[in-house]
Amino acid sequence: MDVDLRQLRCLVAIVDEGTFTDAALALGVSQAAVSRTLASLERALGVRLLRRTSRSVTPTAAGVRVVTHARRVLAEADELVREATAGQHVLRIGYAWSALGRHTPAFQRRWAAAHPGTELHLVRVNSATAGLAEGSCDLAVLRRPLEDRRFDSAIVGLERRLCAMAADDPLARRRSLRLADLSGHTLLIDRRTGTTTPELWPPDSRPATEETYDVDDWLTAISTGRRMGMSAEATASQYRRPGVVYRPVRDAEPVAVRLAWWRDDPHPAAQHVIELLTALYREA
Amino acid sequence: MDVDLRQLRCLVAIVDEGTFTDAALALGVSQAAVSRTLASLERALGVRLLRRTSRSVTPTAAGVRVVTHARRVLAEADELVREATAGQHVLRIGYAWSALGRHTPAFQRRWAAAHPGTELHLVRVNSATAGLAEGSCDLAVLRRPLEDRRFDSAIVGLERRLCAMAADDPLARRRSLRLADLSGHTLLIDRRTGTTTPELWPPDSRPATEETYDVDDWLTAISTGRRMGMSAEATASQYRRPGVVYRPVRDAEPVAVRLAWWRDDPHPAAQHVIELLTALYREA
DNA sequence: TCGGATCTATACGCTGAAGTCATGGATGTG
DNA sequence: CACATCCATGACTTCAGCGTATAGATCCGA
Repeated sequence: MDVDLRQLRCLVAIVDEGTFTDAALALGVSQAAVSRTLASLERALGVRLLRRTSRSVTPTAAGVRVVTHARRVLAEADELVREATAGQHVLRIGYAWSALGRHTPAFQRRWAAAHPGTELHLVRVNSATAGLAEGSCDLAVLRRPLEDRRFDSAIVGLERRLCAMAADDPLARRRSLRLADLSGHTLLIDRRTGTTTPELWPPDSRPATEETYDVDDWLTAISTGRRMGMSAEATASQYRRPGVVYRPVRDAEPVAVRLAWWRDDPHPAAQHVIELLTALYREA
Repeated sequence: MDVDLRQLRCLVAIVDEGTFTDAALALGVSQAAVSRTLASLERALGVRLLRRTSRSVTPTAAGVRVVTHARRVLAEADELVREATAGQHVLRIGYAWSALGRHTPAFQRRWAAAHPGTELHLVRVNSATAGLAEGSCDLAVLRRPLEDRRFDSAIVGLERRLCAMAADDPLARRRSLRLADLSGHTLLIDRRTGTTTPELWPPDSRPATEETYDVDDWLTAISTGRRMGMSAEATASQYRRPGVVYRPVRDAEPVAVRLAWWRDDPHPAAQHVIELLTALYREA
């Protein structure tokens, strides 16, 4: 004997309409059905909810409380339905550290022009799949290959690697650096989501590394001059901060920017996004 | 094709258990039933919620949102049931201006001793029936007869009428007053819930009256000396305020304190409350 | 005061939703 | 490659829930 939304809808309709008969009309069922449904709700709860006279119906004290609560439950349920069906027209693209860098505004503009019916959400999720595995996005922008066979990905562009350092660091005076320039320093990296690993350096000249899990941490440590950072171009344009400068590392291989999706059921818009992004990265 | 709690419970169970089979076990139904129920939910919402492989089940982006929301709906529904069944053990007694005055503590003490399983709530509701008609209480303490035939009431005690005035009013120096002493003043009264009406005075010596709807208003106007008030004893003990003094009015007929309830379905505890209150009022 | 109007509760028969059982297809695994 | 595991589906069954009809209660106006 379990409570059910049908019963709650019935109760609310009776209280709103004032009589079982009118509630039946509003619900599009017979008066007998309303009577039975409410009786079953009262039986399930073990409480009399309505005081019936042949003239009108008024809720008991318990009824008032239940009706109030029932309205909340029904509103929540309706919103669930609305959200689920409306969510059809939202495309969520996840990213871990940085999204599309300087291409972000152009991408959003072009998407809106091409798909006026589908809202675009860029969501930041700090996980290896940028929320793809967690279900918080439909597509993900990643900057390293995905070994997980459940996902597939396509390279949409290449980005230079930049070194992030304090503005008053001696290296900041140079226009660009080489990998070797960082050998003696300590690099702050994010193993889960980041693009930088010690393997970029030849085995004998690897810089020391330290682990971080958060962009803000990373920036703070760099701006105080305690640590160096290395990242893709997009990070530089998305996380500008006073006291932190970015310099290209000439001899570091570029970062491949990937769009990823679930191998089975790829999002219908995936192909469009790939094309759009590839075009953008090719342009500039 | 409407969403219903059964479907939501099914969805949540699948996500929690990880497979349809385990969810079926947890729900106590067959695996086939789970499969069908979830299919019907997906059909109702028009969205694929779960990604099925032969190994495991993971929610889609839409699925994650719906599951999150579904948990909220289910929690609300569970609380509704809990609240409705637990509410059995609460007795709500409403009052408009003042409850039981100096008898309140003794009443609560004795009630708790006699009915340890039933909590007693005294709730203030500013309406003619002190919340009885609105369903916010099971019983009501009233201080005037109820003409509404839907309710019944019993007199549980009598209280003196007191006049409320500013502490520095000349009348405050007297131990007690007479009705005639108020003739020249303006009385602040609450027609909806109050006990005082001009009819207490002979037609030729009625004081001027002015309407109020709130005890705080009333007290403030009185404490500044702008108005006089008249009320039952309980008000004096419940609303003491610096600058306001209460003096008995010797020749005013006492106020009957009533306990009221719905004529049909009187609260099971009504008789006990009447007896308890009658005893208390007789004692002192 | 009595008949009609109005409202809720209940009996009865029927339909379809939801469950079980059995089985097929897909997919990893030893 | 046989096997284990998991989801989907067809066939069948059951009972919850609906509509119709009607009884019972109460109010209202003549």
